[in-house]
Amino acid sequence: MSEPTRRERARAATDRDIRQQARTLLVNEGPEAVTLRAIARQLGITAPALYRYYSSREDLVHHVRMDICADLAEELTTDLAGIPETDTVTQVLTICRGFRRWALAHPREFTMVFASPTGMSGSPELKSDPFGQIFLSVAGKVLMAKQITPPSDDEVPEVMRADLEHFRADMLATVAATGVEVPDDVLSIGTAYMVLQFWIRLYGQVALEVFEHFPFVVSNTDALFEIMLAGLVQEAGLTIE
Amino acid sequence: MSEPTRRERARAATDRDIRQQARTLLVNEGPEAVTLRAIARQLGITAPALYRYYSSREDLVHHVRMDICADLAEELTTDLAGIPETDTVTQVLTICRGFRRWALAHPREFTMVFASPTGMSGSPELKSDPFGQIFLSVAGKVLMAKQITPPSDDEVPEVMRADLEHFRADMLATVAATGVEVPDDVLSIGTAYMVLQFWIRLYGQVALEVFEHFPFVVSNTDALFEIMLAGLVQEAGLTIE
DNA sequence: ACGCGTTGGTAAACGGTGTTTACACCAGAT
DNA sequence: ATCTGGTGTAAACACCGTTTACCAACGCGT
Repeated sequence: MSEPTRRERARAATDRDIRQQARTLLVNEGPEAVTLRAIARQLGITAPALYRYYSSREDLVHHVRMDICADLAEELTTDLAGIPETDTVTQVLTICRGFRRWALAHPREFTMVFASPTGMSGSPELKSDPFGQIFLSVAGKVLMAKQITPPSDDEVPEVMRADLEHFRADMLATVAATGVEVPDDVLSIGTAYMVLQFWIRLYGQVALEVFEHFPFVVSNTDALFEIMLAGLVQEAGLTIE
Repeated sequence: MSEPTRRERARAATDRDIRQQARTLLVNEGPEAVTLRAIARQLGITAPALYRYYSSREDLVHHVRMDICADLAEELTTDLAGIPETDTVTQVLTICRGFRRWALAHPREFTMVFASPTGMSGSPELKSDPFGQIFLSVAGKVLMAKQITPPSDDEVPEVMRADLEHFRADMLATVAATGVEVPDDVLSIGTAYMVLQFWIRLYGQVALEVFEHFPFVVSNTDALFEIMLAGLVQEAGLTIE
């Protein structure tokens, strides 16, 4: 089973050390402190050695972003494990609350992943998306269950239809890639539209909280978030069938 | 009238040159390119000279942020000038559309102002807020007119009441500071709550667009934005009285 | 008109950064 | 035992923010 040689294992180990050390610096001292020399210093090596693992600093932080997303996905997944599979509404709420909780607990990681203009001069074509996979797989799996009454397909605006078809296909493909059987009739266009609406408002409110860009001081942000969630489930018609 | 001496005028001129050159670098080459040496180089001076104007690089970018906000406010104000004062709904929509248009046209300025964790290690106490003043004054002025039927005060959740009272007071004070007469009964708590809802969803959707963090490729973002706006005015009960 | 202090600028230097190049070294395969 | 490739180092380059010391010119009071 131990296919990897000793060298490969050692390489993988220091590789993990590098990324984890980068994250430690990010969390404790901010994004400007995650520098190649500082990372190498903490690891007891020299900066150029890092180029045996990553082609540039930007390449490193890109992989760190991936790690962050993986952690977030894992946390959401374990959150989800405590919810009965029949209670789809609670599962959705759990994901939303979990995302917010994670973002507030890890503001710098959140900023690095969700407030970076990655597509500005990055890769506009392929979705090597950091977080997209999370939402696709987690939300997709949950919404496979037909225990909710999503907005009917007639309610989704025509202009969005084509995009949502693609989105639906992506979600199904992602879920299928995890080995789960996928009937073809689940996950309607209306459901995909609902997911989009959830994501837009969830992202907006959480980003607003993390960046503290409310137009005034909100003392009870928890309540405001729950109000938003309640409005969201009502607007989406998210009730148990 | 020319109270400022010749020295003061010269100083003010180069000061403007510095900030404008910083913005040019930001727009053309990204935030990491706005460096003291580069700015000085473009201005034909040396880097330490900039310390006669700003105490540090961070101090400079802080002022640049202010400038950006001022420009945004000016653009929104001129947008508003073309709308009859009686048509409050159109004024609101104009602000929302103008904000989005500006953000998409100036993604790097938007990022610098609206996606920076300013409060992370910055000033948590005083609202020397860059953008807050805009929203307070512009939205405040518009909503002074009682030509809309905002949500009744009974509809706003109790937990938000206290915060919204402060918000309302802030808006009134800001508008009053511009010299306008303010009757005490305008700008209800319900209106303040409506402004908050608008800001949350407007910010979220625009940030999502600028950062390209939609879970899938949205081909017609304009339509999606208009759909959001329509839902917003309906939800807020924003109709002409 | 003369000094003189303030002001805006420079040159040099320090420590830090990403990155490249050339070189050592040691493990593992031949 | 020798070759070879992967892992690390040292030195160097160019750039960065920032500080210090110095300089020159401007504006002002006498």
